[in-house]
Amino acid sequence: MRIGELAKRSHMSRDTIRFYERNGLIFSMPSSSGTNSYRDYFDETVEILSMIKEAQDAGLSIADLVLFIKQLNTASADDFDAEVFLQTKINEIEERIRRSRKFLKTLKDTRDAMSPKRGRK
Amino acid sequence: MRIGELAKRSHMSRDTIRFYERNGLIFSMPSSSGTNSYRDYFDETVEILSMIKEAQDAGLSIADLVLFIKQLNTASADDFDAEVFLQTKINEIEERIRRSRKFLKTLKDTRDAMSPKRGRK
DNA sequence: AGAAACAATGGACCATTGTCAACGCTTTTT
DNA sequence: AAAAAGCGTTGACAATGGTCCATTGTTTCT
Repeated sequence: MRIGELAKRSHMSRDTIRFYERNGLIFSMPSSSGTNSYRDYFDETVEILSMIKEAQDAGLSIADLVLFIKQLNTASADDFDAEVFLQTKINEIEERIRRSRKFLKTLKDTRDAMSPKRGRK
Repeated sequence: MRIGELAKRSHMSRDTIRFYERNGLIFSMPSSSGTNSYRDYFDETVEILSMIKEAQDAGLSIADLVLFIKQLNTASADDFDAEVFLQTKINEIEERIRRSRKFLKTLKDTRDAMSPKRGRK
């Protein structure tokens, strides 16, 4: 598929997609027709983009994702480093979720301390 | 307390603290002695800074926090808007946590698919 | 065929979230 | 009293994650 459709399916702008590609997060092929300079994207890229969104929400940077992808593709080589890297990121995300929850509680308490006032009125 | 101590207690740099203050996230008073231009920070600010960290990890921007703080201080005025705002942010954070969890699972699956290989060797 | 929509490229630009350096004071230490 | 450490202010700089624009070429619609 071409970039426009990928943009539609992934709900991202063309520019964002190109930005990700420039940074090595996704890949594409030259279009089969060969007469133009258009690129062809794989269907799976839609899911990859959605995973990127998840990862970003989880607090990972693009640099993190580049590393992650590199390690997925590097196969064996040094499983160990990959595993350490993964574990580090897992810990970071778990910590972030803990903090998010704590703040969420603050927010909910504030809201709940507020709504009775309106109810009473 | 002065900024240096606050920095130490909150594990943030003086510059960051000043940045937050410039942006209206925290407040201070002129030092009591009055002969200098030093500022005096409240003890509670340590906890506020820690809350800011949580909030950021939960995905809130400084602009969000400024609004939040403004609404805490605006008292009654328009409880309603404040409540809507709070609820919006609560929803956003819950969504972010969901996504984080989903990505966390991806990461864990990847890790688990990896470690048996090392074990076997 | 001609217009409209789409694509690639390059480079400028933007907001956010800080960080750093320099300068001139004040306070604390020695 | 002199040096060292701390402070405030200003303004430049930086990394991150995009966004926008102009230009040129391609494809698709009418």
